[in-house]
Amino acid sequence: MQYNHLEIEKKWQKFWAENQTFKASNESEKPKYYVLDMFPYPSGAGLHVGHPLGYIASDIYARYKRHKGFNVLHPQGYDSFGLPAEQYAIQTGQHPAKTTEANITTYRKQLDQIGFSFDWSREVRTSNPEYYKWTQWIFIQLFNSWYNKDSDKAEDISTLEKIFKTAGNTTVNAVCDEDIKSFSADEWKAFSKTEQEEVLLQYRLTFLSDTEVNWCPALGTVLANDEIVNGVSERGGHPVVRKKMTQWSMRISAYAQRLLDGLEKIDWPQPLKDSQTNWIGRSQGAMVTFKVANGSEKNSSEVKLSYKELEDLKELRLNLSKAETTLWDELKNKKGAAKFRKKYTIGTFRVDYVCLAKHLIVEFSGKEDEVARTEFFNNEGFNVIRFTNEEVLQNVVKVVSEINAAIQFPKKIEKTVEKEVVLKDEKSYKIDVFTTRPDTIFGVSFMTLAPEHELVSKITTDAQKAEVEAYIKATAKRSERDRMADVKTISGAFTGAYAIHPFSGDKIQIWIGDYVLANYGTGAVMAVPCGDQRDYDFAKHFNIPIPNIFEGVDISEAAHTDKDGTVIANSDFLSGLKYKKALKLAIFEMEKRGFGYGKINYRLRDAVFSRQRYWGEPFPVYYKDGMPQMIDEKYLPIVLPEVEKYLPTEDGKPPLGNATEWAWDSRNKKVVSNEKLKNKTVYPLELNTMPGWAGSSYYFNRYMDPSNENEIASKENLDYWKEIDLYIGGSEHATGHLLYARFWQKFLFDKGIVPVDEFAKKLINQGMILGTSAFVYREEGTNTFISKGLVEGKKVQPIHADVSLVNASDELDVEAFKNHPLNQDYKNAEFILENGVYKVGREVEKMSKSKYNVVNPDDIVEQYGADSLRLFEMFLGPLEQAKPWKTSGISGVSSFLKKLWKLYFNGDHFEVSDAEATKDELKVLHKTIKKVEEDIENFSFNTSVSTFMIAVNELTALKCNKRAILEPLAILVSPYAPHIAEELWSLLGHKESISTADFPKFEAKHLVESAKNYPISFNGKMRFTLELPLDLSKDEIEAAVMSHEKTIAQLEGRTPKKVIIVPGKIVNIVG
RNA sequence: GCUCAAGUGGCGGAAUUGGUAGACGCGCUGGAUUCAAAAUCCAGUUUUUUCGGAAGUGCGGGUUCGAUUCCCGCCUUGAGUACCA
Repeated sequence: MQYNHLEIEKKWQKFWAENQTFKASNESEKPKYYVLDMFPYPSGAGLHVGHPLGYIASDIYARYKRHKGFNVLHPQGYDSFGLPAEQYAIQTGQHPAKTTEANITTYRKQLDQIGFSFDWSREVRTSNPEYYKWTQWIFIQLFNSWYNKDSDKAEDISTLEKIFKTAGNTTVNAVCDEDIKSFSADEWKAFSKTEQEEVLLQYRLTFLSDTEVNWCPALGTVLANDEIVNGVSERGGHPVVRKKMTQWSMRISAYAQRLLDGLEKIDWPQPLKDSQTNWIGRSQGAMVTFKVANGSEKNSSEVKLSYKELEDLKELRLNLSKAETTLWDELKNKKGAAKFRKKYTIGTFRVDYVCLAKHLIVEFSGKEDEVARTEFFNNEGFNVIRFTNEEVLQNVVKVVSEINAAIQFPKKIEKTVEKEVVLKDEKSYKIDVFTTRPDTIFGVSFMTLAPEHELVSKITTDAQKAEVEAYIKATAKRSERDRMADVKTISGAFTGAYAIHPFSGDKIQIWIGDYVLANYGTGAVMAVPCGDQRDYDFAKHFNIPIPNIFEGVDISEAAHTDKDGTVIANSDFLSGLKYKKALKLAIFEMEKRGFGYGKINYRLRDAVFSRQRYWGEPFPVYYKDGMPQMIDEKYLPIVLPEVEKYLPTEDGKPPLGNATEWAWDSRNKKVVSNEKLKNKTVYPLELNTMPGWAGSSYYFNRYMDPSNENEIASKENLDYWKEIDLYIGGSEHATGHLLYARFWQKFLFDKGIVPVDEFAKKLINQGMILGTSAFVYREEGTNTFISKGLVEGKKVQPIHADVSLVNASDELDVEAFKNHPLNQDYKNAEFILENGVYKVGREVEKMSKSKYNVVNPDDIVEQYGADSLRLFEMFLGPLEQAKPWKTSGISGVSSFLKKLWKLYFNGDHFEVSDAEATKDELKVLHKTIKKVEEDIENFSFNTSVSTFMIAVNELTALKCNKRAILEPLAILVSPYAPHIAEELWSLLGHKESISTADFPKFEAKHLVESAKNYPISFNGKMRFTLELPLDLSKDEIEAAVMSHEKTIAQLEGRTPKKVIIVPGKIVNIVG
């Protein structure tokens, strides 16, 4: 019987579908394993051979795990909302749901042909209302949550309202908008409902705000930063402009630190982790406030501590008493801004602990001058609480909770006269800057503000007004693109105003320059020209002094940007200190003197969540008095309405503005016609839709219980499947999908909805499969094509030829080329051959239609079979690497399958022997089991295909047809080539599918050898081999080797200096 | 610029607790089978050579009895990111 892949593959695909062979059970005695591919978007173009690579790898792993006794969850579905379907709808008027459905059908057919073991009963589609009901539900949960930095997690908004009611917002330690106004509990209660909602919106994890967005007029939508490439839209390459719009945003910044920390406990590729780390962009430094000079400065009368005194303090901090240590251990573990310092100096007093941010001093009682201390501290604006040693040692938790209470509900301190003076001073302008190098603060010789900075217009002097305004006008004109392309030109303008250096009191110039970005940090920098190259260039260009604050460093040519080993000089109390010490001491002093504090900054920006698109999830939101209201989750899903046209409305509203049934009847709880908006209880619904990443940020949880109508997934199922054990997909999702999904998972974890805060334990990025393009060479200005070997010295123009017209030996089918519909111009062309054939040139390029190098898997499956395709995709090279596809290579794996098949046949009929296997046969089998098992565990699929080939070659040479060998061999091969394995398995007499057959057990005893073919090296170079028994001692080996004639010949009479013998491995003779 | 990854035959690639470099496959060469072709099978295929050997894993050093593997410096290619204070 001939191996007929077409028949066999169809038969087993049907069998699997009819018997639901790969349906996963939510209850099982077996350990669970969850393998998932990244959510595919069903595009209309169909698959090319690059697409299934990751699916094949994950399928092999899933099948392997089933053989290993795991209950495997391996689902598949579609991320079916998205731009291409909508663009197509705009062009053709076809409903995107319809084209999406058609695309999915094609996609599914292609997948089924390759023999994947997906559990299709769990399929989800993001565009199904039953699915996006839960997307909307999560949105509501985010809206109803705020981030409490003290507990370091998301909490229900009601806990925040409670605090507002009792204490106002001054003690709240939350992640929120920047320009928050403070209010007391009484003020809160006096707010109108709308005012209260406005305030809460500034704290919610998803919120409405006027954001400067990347507006793409051509697409009629807003793009996220990662959807823009080189200043134009990633999709379509349209220009993008900045524009202010009211948008929904997600407060992902609240999770910046946890997203960073979480990377340490997941097994993801380092480059992927690096790019997330990069994207989050944590930088540690200090916020420093510079006052703008107003002419009436006087020197500060701060008490400065000498370096010696500071060292003494440090000593004290290291030698704490037992009670002191106990309390400190509790205090320092407190998270968030309520950061305590120990043994700190306030005025002339030394206090035990102080929280500068909350103006709270904690002391042990029993100090002699308690009354005087309290009075002084209160005058300085500090509250004081005291505990005895015993209180701390007996119940430190109680003490800490009292401290917490004191932080949250501070006693009002009577303001002293001195404070009034300070308040008066505050009327002058201040510039906040963030710096990662507070140690270089004495090197500041000017400040630079972004041209857009709000203070610019206020501080610019009349004399400089014209110049500054001209500069601002010029920068505004420059497009983002220009500014990006041109980083070399130095430009700026002097405002005429001066700032006061907070330490030295010196006046320093304030400039504006477009190298400072308005939307990063505070939009202002303290320029340290000697330590920062951009500041240096700016100073040089405008002749601003460049003070040197580094010991023994030459800065005449360039700034000194190294930190390590640098010693600070000319810097008052920082002089003589190394980078790290200076940095700490600088922050310490700033905090003490009250014009700065240590701070961690993140580059990660809140994510815009609105899209002006039709084909996406509608928001469960309506507007009452201009304030957004969530629709109760009972009434979800809010189904996407029908529209006439998928374009924005004529007055510039998003496409949902075209819907006629798009208003919320708050009394009857349903979507009604817009005509009813006149009614008092009917409100307009949100017109934006959600972005592409909404539906894909939690789908992996939904697969655990995909048809549950009451919950995202039942608690039992979530607890059973927990997280993805193996996630495979492309690296292009590094900072999009994979960051947002981690954010949502952490949020759902905080709310107790999911049991783990990282959704994928291990992740692999599969490499891209590239195309091998073929080129023909046309002599310039003629219609003559010259074969590759003859082009040298001639002026030729390379032209892409369709790869299907070229054979494995790079020979072009000239007639087919001439008759190809795309080559009408070359119908009568002349071809100059070499040795009777036309040879093409080859080059590796991205697989793309325009390069005529796309290979369709359907054709491969038709000609060679799915098993060959699966084997060959794996055989190409390591999964993670990019590698070129060359169809000719597939004949190797194809003939392997034929050889495998032949082992089970004697001529035309199936025949296996029940005789006992020989030693050699067992050795081949167990060698193979060992290697294949290791390879799969290490995701080294390419090498296991080689191993199969070696095994089949060896068993063929041994003429092996023993059941004892061939039965386990079928199981070994089955994850890779499941169709042929199932067929052989059933021929071997089995009635059940091979998919859950136990993986063969490796037994080391079959690999034990009695002799070793030793490599004999001279000075490390192998010269010949010598077969010796393995039980020889070192001395016996040496004797045998040294007396060998080839050794004597090699040595040419010299006496070896040394003989290295590693028994069972190698012999090396030195000399 | 910065960060990361990778450089091994004509091609895809294999080999790392440091121990026989080039497994396996493609392609190529020769042979068998065939009227012929396809398919199949057998042998060879890093370079060089005076046929004894010798050299060789991007380049230059180092550690070691021994380095594709470890360390230092450089070159090239690819990916990500970019006026981030």
